[in-house]
Amino acid sequence: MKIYNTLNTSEQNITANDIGIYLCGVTVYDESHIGHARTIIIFDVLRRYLESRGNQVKFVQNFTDVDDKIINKANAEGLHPLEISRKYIEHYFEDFDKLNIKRATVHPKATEHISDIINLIKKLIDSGYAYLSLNGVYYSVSKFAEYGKLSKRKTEDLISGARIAVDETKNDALDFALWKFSETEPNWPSPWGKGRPGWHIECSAMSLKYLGEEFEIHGGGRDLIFPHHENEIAQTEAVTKKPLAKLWMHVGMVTINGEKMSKSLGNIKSVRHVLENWGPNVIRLFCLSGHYSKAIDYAEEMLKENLIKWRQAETAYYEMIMSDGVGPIDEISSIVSECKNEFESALNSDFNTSLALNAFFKLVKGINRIAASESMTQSIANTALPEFEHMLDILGLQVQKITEQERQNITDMLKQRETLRAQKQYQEADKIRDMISAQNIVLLDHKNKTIWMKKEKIPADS
RNA sequence: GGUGAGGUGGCAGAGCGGCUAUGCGUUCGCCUGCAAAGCGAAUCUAUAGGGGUUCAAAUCCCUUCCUCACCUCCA
Repeated sequence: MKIYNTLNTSEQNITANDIGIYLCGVTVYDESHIGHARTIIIFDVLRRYLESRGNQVKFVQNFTDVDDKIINKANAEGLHPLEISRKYIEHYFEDFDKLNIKRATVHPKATEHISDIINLIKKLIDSGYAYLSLNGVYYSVSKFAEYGKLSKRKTEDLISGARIAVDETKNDALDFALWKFSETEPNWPSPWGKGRPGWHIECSAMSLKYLGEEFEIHGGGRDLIFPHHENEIAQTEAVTKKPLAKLWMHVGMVTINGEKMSKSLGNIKSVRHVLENWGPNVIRLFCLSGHYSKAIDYAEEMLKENLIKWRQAETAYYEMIMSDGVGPIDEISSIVSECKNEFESALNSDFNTSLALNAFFKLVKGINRIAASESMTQSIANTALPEFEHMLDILGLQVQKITEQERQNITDMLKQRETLRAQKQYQEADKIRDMISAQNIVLLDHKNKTIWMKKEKIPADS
C-alpha cells in the first residue's frame, strides 16, 4: 500500500506489520465540525483497512485540553477551563461514536501528561535547543538545521512574511513557546516556574510516550503542516535524532462556498447538527467521496447525492438477506471479485476512497440489478454478502439491524397483506402497508414475494 | 510578498502520454393492482486561455489567467 508522504512529496510504501499512527485531534473548546469529522473519518477508514489486512495498528489520537481558547471560553462562561474541556470531550465522544468512529487505542490528554512534557522540555534545554525567557521557555528554531523540511519553508521567508508582531522577549521571531508562565489556572509547577505547556509540545511528548521515537504514520489536517507538525518535528527530532514519523499524511480542508470551514470564520457546520439531519452513513460517504488530499466543498446537494447512494446500498443489503432459493452464481462471482480487486487497489494507491466507493457501488448496482431481474437467490446472496459486509465494515457504514420481534411482527402483517392482495382487496392491503411503513419499514414487491427493508431514518430524506 | 495544492461535462469526481471512467442529474421506458424501491436505455464527448514537444496530450514543457490553503489559532 502506498501513501503520499508530505515530507518527501512522493508516494511511499507501507511495509511494516505493526503500525503506529498518531493523529492530531481536536482542541476541546467547542463542538466539533465537519472539517474535523472528515480528517477523523479518513483516518478511521485507514485504520480499519490496515486492520482488515492483518496489520497490528496502535492508534493514538490526542485531545488538546489546555489552550488559550479554552481559557477564554471558560472566562466568558464563568467556568473552570477543565470543565470546558471535559464537557467538549464528552460531546466529542457522543458525536463520533454516532459517526461510528472506532475509539483510538489511546486518547491522551495534554493535562494528564504534564510531567512527560516537562521532562521533554528539560532535555531540550539541556541540549541547547530551548532557552528560558521572560514569559516562558522557548524553542530556538535556528538551532534546528532542518527546520522547514516538512512545510518546505525557508526560515528567511518565514521571517519576512511574518504577519504578527515580534515578541521582544524571544531571541528570534520564529521561536515558539514550549512552556508559558501563568499565575492563573490551569497551571502546573515546573523547574522554571508555574505555567502551562505550549501547543506543540504535547504531541511530541505523547507520541514519544505511546508510539516511541519512530513510528509509521503521523497525520492531521493540512492546516497543521505549519507550524504544528513542523514544530513537533523540531522538538522531537532534536532529542531523538531520528525521524519522528516515517510518513506524514495530511487531509484536505472542508470548505463551504469555497472557503475553509473554521471556527474563526464562523462558517462551521457542527457534526452534531449535520448528524441530526443526515445521519452517520451519509456523512461518512460524503467525507470519503473525494481524494483525502483535496478539499471538498460542503453542500446540501452533495449530502443528498450520498443519501441516494446510501439508499441503494441499503436496498442491496435487504435484497440479499431476504433472499431464498438456489441457483447459479457465476455472474455474481465475477462481479464480486472484480469489485473486490478494484476496491483494494483503489485504497492501495494513495488511499483513493473515491475510487473505492465506486467499486463498492458497482457491487451494489450489480446486486440490485440481479434482484430487479427477479433472479436473486440465497446462493447469490451468500456469494456477495460477505464481501459487501467487508467493504461496509472498512468504510464504517452500518445498516439497521432487524430484531427478532420485528421480524415476527412484520412477517405476520405481510402474510395478511398477501392474502388480501390475492383476493384483490387492495384498499385493505394498502392499509397494512401503511401500518408497516409507519414502523419505518419499506416494502418492495417482487413477482413472487415481498421483501421488507428497515431503512435508516434520515430527517433530511422527506 | 513567499510557499504549496489545484483548475475536467449541469453537478460531483477519477484518470496523469494513445484504448476518451464512474456516479448524481435530466429524458424516455420497464416492473407494480397502485405505490415505493429498483432496473434499463438515451442524453452530456468535457478537460481554464495561448503557445510548444510528440505519429499521438486532461495527461509532458513554457506562458497567461483564475481558485484555494499555509505563512496568526485552526482538523
